[in-house]
Amino acid sequence: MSNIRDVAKEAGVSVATVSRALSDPEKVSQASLNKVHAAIERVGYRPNMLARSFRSAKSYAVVVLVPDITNPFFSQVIRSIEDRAQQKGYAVLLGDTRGLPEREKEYIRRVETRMADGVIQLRPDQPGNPTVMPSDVKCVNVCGCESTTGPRVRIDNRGAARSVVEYLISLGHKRIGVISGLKDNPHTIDRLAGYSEALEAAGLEFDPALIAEGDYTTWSGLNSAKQFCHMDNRPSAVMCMNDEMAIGAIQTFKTHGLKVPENISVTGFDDISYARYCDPNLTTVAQPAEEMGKLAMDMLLRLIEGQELAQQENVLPAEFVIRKSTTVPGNK
Amino acid sequence: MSNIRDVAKEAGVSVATVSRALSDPEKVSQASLNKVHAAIERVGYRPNMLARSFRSAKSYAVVVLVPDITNPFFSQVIRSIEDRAQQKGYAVLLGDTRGLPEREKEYIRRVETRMADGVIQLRPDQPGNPTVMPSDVKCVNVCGCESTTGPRVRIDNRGAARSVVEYLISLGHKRIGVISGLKDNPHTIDRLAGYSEALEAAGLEFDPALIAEGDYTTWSGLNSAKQFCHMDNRPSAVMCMNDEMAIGAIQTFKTHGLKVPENISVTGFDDISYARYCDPNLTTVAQPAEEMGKLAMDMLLRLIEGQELAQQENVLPAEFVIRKSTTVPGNK
DNA sequence: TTGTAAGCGTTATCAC
DNA sequence: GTGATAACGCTTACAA
Repeated sequence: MSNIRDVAKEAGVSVATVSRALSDPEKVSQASLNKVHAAIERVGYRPNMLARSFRSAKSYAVVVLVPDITNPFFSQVIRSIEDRAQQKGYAVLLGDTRGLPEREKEYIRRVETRMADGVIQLRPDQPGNPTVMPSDVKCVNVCGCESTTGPRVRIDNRGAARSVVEYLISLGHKRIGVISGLKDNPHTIDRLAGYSEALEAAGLEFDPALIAEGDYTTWSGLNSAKQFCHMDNRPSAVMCMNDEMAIGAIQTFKTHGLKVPENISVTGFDDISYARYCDPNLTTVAQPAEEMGKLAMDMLLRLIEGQELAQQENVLPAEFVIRKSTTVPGNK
Repeated sequence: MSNIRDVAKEAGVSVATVSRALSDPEKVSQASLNKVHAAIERVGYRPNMLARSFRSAKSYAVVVLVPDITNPFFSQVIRSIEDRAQQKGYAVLLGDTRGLPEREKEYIRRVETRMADGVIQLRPDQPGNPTVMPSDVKCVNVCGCESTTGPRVRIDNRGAARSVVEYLISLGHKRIGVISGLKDNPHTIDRLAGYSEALEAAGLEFDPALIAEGDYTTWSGLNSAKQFCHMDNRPSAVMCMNDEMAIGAIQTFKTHGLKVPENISVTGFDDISYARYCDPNLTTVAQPAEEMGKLAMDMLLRLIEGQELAQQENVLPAEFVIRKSTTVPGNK
């Protein structure tokens, strides 16, 4: 493999000139520039980025920490991060942690060992399982919650959940069930707060029996929904805290002979791509995944370049999308 | 930041010993080992991987090229690749090409410029849009086809499609439609070949009117299915070349008042997670995504380490999963 | 505008 | 087993 010295020799200039021609062409005469480029072509030179990164102590890579890349919402955000990173000349190191703190640590270590310049984390901080982020590691959180600290971009989960419930109430629903994530998950906490607020504003009572706990998987939605089917005083609508659980819940309701939405309305959260193709098409909250990923990457870049952040927190608007899985309360 | 010299000084040994203690502990006495580790602890040393990679001319990273990370099948394969890479001490650089040759090139360039040691490519080679892979770039293809060259792991697409059609024929179906991918896509070619083979073996005639072209998106499945709804002699079953198109097709059939599977059977391909939750649960071909990713990574590792491959091609078994979207032909 | 040369932090090659 | 030291390919003062 040819190196910068070979190019210099071939072009009849010094290595410094070649280096400058590549990274700071302004500082080089047109004549030298031409010679250098011709020489690069002739010897088939490819700059060694490892050497460049090493020398300049910047890896031009960022780690994306995600609990599960197969989650369709996460993968949308990641695609957007990757797109922005590519535009800016950065590489994305994929860090699928599977929710394991030790794997998270291994990836954070990659920035401590200079393989990456920073971290974008795609999850809310769990109380029992907090991320240990060394203070010198640049990090921005995306998809977090009200309790998330540090630079972050998120939506107003509480407000979005409140909108959902307000809409259901406006349709005439009085008993509104919830399929939540795990109780101590910050998303669950924020969205449940929004649910309670809407209820209270409408003068409706909060009934703990109406809260079924899931864990954001389709399977858990499918299971949790069962407890509503056999209830004496069944809710006429169920707000699910993500689309996967909503899809599972709908399946359960159907197998129990309940029609969605005629017998029971169902809403989701996230607006994953299947939301518009499932039966019935899902009423849900669309998170601006594209925008969130892009903004998070831009924030991290600013951090890496040592600039100040205009604001630590960016709360982006979520859109409530009404489709076919909700209607006025009907026959039980 | 402390470096290897600081550790050496602190431990009272040479830098060479520190280096050896870290990368080849066998060659160092227990006494030195202890001194070194204690010193590392005291000075808070983190080895500079950029320097290590630079010096040893190995980046310990691989690029994963994928047309679209949000495709649930691809993301499953990638998760498995990442898992294996992590186990082996390699990082995964995400290369979402969005099907753009120029982005593909940029990522391949990363291995030419030493930022990565090799490439795993997740797509079949397109005739009009072939990947230009320099001969010195180690690469293994996963999810390819019969026409794919170079080291590769794939399933027998033709055989799998034949199994699907044979099953439909065994149920009594005589007119079997297809929603295919783009005509020149190698997956389409292989799967269509399997379809034809099964028809021929059963003495059924191939009718071009029964082939609707899509492009592997849900939306295209939704659209292509329409042409079957209005047909005089409607097929009693439709084989879709992936799950997304099957889901789209089912939606179209339903809105046209056709019951699936009572009026029309539908099959998919891939077994994405949603296949078991859509209505009706989808009969489909399960690709061993996990195994494919792992094997591809292992092959690439062997290539990077300069070892011979036991075989250039690994064809893994696919499993035909019968669910609720297929039944015997019924009323039109 | 250009060239010379000193590193960057590590590993590898020698001696000892 | 260990230590001195020369690379690795590049960037960047500093000098010309």
